[in-house]
Amino acid sequence: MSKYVGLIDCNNFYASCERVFDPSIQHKPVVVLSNNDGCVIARSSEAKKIGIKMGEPFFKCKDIFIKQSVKVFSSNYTLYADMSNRVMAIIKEHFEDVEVYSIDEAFVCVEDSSVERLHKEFVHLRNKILKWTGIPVSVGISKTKTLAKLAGRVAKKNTGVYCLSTSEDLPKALKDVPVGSVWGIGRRLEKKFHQKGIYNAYQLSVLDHKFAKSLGTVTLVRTILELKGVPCINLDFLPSAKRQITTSRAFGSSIHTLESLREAVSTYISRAAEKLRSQGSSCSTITVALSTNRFSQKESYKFFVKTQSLISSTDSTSRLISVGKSILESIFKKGLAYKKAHIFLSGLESSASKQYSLVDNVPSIVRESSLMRVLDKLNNSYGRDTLKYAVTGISRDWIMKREKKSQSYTTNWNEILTIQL
DNA sequence: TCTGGGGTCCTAGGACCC
DNA sequence: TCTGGGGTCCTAGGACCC
Repeated sequence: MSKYVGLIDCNNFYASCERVFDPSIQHKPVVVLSNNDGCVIARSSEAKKIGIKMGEPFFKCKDIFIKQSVKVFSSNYTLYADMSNRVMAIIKEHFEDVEVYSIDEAFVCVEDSSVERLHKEFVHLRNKILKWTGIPVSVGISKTKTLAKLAGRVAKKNTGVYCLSTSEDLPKALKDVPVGSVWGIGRRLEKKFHQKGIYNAYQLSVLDHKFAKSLGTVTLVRTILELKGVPCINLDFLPSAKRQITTSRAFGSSIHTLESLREAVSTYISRAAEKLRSQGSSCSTITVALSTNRFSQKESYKFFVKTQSLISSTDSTSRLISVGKSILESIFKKGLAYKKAHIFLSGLESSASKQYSLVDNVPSIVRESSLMRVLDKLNNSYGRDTLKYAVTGISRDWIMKREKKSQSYTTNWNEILTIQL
């Protein structure tokens, strides 16, 4: 018996989600845009074929979209998260050990000596996911996570399920993979490798460890070992609590006034605090940052940031908003066009084991925490912002642009799919 | 006019301790 | 020529991921 790692990866995930609810775009080019309809973050295979690049700004491809009748969507994260949960639930029914690696990927651990049986099992799973959710997936199987990723690449190009064995075929398979496509090799390292004459994954796999350490860090040495079939990156089955929480978002249009910034910053803090409570954490540090448009030709880019430590940790939206507001007032400068605000919560600890400080008003903290429980419960049942702080604004004219968003088909009764007979 | 957001891990270097 | 030595903790910044 020997262990294998399987990587189940949804194909063009966001574009595939949109297709599930609109069969008329099944074989047509589809793209999904980032927040504020900024740039392309997902493309169907047809869209890839006509040369639309990942990360390309929307305004630069508008013409080609019209010419090629590309169907364009704003991102609809509520829908994608729900579809992801459905796919992951099916995977978890099949395998005991599942690491949900991202919204569209999961690693599974399988113990089996027969590659043929594995292949058959994954083909069955793939068909089931497609039938039950409408989402096509690819599966890569090998001895390590890094190799499973490479196998997934091959799977996408042909049958959908591919097993990369670590036998004598491995060097040949690795030679076909550009070094920059290896999981863990980013742009910087790719450039360094090219300068040293290393172009493919095979060359990387036979690199001397000391030499590798001089180019990168210990993570690079792990990648090299993984390419040889030696597992160094463990599967993480129990997602641990996040150690920092970020909410940062560009505005639909620039903000000039402190009043509007107060609304935006308070709204972002509310979001961050919701994430904080959902994992049972409290934070002891809050950072607020503002930035102007970094692409502006007229104005130089400006970034203001300030961090404040709290006397004792908290998960209360109102406490965080009150600190956040005073930070905002201290970094705000008049006369600038702000394009983005960022909130970072750090110094996270479990709320259950929180240490109270001598100056804490315990009865008021207890009251506040029941208030937060009610707030979260209502918003979870009846939708985000059913109950919200007045300071987060009513009109919210800075809110992000999502002009081409599809309906929340699966999470909102008012937007459920309608079928005409 | 228009260019995403949210994470993790690792290392170097400073502060501080005995 | 010849600094004491050996630790831990924290933070900023770089690199990478989807």
